[in-house]
Amino acid sequence: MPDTSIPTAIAGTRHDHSRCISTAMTTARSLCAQKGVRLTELREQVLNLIWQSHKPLGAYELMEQLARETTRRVAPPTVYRALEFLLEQGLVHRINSLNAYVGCTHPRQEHATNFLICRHCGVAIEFASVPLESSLQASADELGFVIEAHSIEVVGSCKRCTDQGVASHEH
Amino acid sequence: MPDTSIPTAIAGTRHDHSRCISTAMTTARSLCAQKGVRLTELREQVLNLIWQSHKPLGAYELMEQLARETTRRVAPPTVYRALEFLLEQGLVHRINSLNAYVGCTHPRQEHATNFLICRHCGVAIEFASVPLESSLQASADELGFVIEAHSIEVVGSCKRCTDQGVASHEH
DNA sequence: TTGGAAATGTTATATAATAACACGTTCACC
DNA sequence: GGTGAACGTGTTATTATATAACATTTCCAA
Repeated sequence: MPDTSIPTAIAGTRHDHSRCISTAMTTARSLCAQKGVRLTELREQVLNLIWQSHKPLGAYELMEQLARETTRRVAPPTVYRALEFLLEQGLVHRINSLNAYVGCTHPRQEHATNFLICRHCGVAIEFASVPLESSLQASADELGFVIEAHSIEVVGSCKRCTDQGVASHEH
Repeated sequence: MPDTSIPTAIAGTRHDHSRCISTAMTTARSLCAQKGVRLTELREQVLNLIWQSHKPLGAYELMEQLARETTRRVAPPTVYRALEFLLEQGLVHRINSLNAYVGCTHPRQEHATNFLICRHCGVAIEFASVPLESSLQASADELGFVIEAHSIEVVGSCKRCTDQGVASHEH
């Protein structure tokens, strides 16, 4: 049985998050340089803000934080255009069920959008799994469906929240 | 290897759709009776409109069609409340990537939300797969994540559109 | 038959995203 | 170095999606 985890799935575990941020930013810069696309100051600022945590961030929250940070006024198209760029480059993902955006943990690999989303702490954990992809492909094949892209959004309780008993304090 | 298809996955294939509609309505009525919840005229109308096709329908389109059909004015909360009810009863699903709603093809079974969505004709094909669910569960287990719900949205080209060569006429 | 819960109506507003056009910056090419 | 076309950003307005809050009606059990 193949290893289905990705080594970088550290969201939802205790870790030095400043390293996540710096790694993400460095990777983004070199990736953009490689592709010959421009990671402008604005785009870098937006990416950096998104990477402040592993919790998906809404476009309007992002907008507010950006305005606060830069003093200049920021209108929706400003953030949406930056997000569009970052999505195209595979540097961020959109979480459809939350209308929110989160940094991609392994932008160098071709991959789909698979997330475990904790209902308690809000963290979105990106994951990959070979058997998962194969069974998805098998289902599609059976129905003659040609896959172009897919997104999996799983909602539940992450290890930390479960261990801390957050999940049981519900009403 | 287990059979991973569901017998009712006929969206995207040639079929007598009026039977889909009548089956869905009959099942809904008996299911609601069984559960002791009220499938009111409005809710039934909304469900019926959603079932006019296998293409997910937006809330505002639904609202317009409902207004046309009933002559009385219909405001957003009217449809959203009906949708909320139908979602709770498992009679419809929400397609997050489209902000749209589609009838559930097997509301009697406990199940997740898995869809193949054709980019060309718009049809959403609900499917289920045991191996898919197990590998998803395995991924979650590895990370200590407790699953409560999930949704899988696959975008691509359905068999009919692929066969008709629609997919190759793109620019 | 009546009173309370559930459903629906109504008005206003919140939240998310895009269209359209103006202005500025960058960079390859002359 | 100049220049213009492509790209990026600013700005205003609008569209699309969804919900809050409260009024009114309907249903059904006691």
